[in-house]
Amino acid sequence: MIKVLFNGAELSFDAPVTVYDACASVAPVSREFIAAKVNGNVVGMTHLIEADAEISLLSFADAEGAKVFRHTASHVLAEAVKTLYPTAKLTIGPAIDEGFYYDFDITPALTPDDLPAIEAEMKKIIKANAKLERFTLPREEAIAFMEERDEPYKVELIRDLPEDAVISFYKQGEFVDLCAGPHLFSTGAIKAFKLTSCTGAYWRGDSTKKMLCRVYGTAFPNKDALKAHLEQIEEARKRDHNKIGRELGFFTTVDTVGQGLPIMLPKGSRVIQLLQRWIEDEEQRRGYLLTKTPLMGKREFFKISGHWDHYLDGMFVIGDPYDETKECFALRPMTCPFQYQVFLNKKRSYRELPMRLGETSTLFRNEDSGEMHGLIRVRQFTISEGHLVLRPDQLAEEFKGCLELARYCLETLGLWEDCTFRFSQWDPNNTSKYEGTPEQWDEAQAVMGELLDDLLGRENYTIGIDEAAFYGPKLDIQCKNVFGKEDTIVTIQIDMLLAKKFGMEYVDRDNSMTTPYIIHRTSMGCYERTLALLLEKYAGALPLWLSPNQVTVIPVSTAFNDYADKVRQTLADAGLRVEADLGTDTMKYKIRAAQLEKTPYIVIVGENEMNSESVSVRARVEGEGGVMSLCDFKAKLLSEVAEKKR
RNA sequence: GCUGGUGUGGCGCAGGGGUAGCGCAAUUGAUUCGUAAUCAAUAGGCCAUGGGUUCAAAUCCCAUCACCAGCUCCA
Repeated sequence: MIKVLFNGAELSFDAPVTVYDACASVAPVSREFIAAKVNGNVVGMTHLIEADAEISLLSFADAEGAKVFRHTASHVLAEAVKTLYPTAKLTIGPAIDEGFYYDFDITPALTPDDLPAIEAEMKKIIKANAKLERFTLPREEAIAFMEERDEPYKVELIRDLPEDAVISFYKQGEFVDLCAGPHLFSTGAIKAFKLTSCTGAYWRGDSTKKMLCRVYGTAFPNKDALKAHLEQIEEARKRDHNKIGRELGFFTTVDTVGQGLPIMLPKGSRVIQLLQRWIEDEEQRRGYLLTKTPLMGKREFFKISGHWDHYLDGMFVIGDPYDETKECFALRPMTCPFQYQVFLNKKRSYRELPMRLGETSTLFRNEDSGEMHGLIRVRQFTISEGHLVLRPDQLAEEFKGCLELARYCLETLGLWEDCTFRFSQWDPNNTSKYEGTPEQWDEAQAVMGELLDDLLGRENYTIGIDEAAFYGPKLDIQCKNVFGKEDTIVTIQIDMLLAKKFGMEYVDRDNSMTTPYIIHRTSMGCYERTLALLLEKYAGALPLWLSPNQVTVIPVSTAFNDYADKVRQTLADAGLRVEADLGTDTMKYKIRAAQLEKTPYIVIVGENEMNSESVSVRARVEGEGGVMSLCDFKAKLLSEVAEKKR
């Protein structure tokens, strides 16, 4: 007797029963349900229930259901490619957040031009509506089966499965693929799909292994949903900082200057200046001491810090790094060893701690040529850097302070809601990348883990193995960009190794020399990256307090240029960033131009305004405009700027 | 670094072995206007750079550089 719990009903069966039949015994199963959860495991509708179970059904609206749906779509893609290119070798093809992909070993590599033909073949397969049938084979038979089909990658995958693993295959028509499943009942359910791109991807994500050809696609149960999704991607593309940042004149790049070296135009420079002044003042308020340290140092200096052993590939070296008889320098990729010299300047007492050092620090990192992206990944960047030198008993309180500062900064910018946390740890199986002993790492990670559990709660952060800095574990605050890709915006790190390397000590209460803890942290991250994320968040229409130009004054005709200029001067004298368009173009044209620039406030002045010392305000945000006295308008702007209103 | 794609006036594009084109922007006139585009004229390009093939290359081939998507790596 098998007991099945479904939708609150308790069913019982004499013999094993499929999920579908079990559910259908209660009521007809709606076609929207495409998979099920049995005792917490996602399975297909034809899964055989052989023991007591609790069932819930999954539709495309469930993330797990969508994964099943798109995974089947990836099998359809694989069948289509095998049909059109019989010599292509299958590898893997999972569902991902917004779609699916499949990696093929195929020569020559597929290009975007090949996708329409593959899509056409996929349509045939979907129309044929073949059932997906699961079967299993013992290990050796499974290997022989895939060897016979000349699928070496599949053979490799099977060999790497644990001894006790069930090796399952899915068959649709003539196409068979090694796959854990689950899948849709048949291919016909895939009513709408699109292949979106094809690119290279390393076998098993390992850059020493062969580069395969990855085809990305997405699939939906109906055409409208697909259309909506593609339109949403189009919209996101319009917010891409790399597009609007250039169009709106925030930054540019120049071939002859070099990769990853953006030129900040006046608007971008202004925003970064505003951010920098804000952060420096805020840090001063929070007890930070300002430092200014060299942008480069000698080879021997970086040998002490460990950068020479662990980070040389990432550094710009001036001189021959291997000729020990000649002087050799490197541009700094990190601020730590330089800022430590401030502490080392004289003998320190425990009374001086915590010592909070802050610096607007420009760094240079020799990223591989393919890594650069707009303002997100560059080779020279400036961060709100800081190091806190601490007694052990101060660690928790100061770590909390760093997190609070980061939160204040990101909340003010409006980015906090897009952030997630990652506890970045070392990889105990890859110790050569890191300084220090397993004991030191265990201690640092234990201390940090406790802090994070306490401050964030274990459920609110993920763990990233092999994501640590070479000298210690990190809390990385990850911010999603407009395409949903994550990048680190703020990092808070605990370092117990570099302090020792540089011989940092303080005289403790009991007169003993003690090595301090150090927190590395940024308060707002890198200015270039933050600007990029802000441009995307606000689609170029930055909040008033960060707008490079806050007001554009437009006279209805040149007869009112004098008054327009007076308005401009009044606002400028109050510290506002304001332009007056006194040219001879028509008013409508000027308004249009100011709107394209995403100016927060457009002020129109004519005879009425001149006579009453007022302004007609057209605001970017609806409902904020109208006619008001010049004095009131000025006060309104100043208060909005002070509030850092979004 | 790897795979693929793309480089034509400031921007967006068309063209394509034999006088380099369009729209927007710019400049100069005219226009003086009340909340999303006034009219006209003018100017602006070694078709990314360097090699080749050819009687002839922006166009075909090779290399380099830059940009884009993704992989790998990272803030």
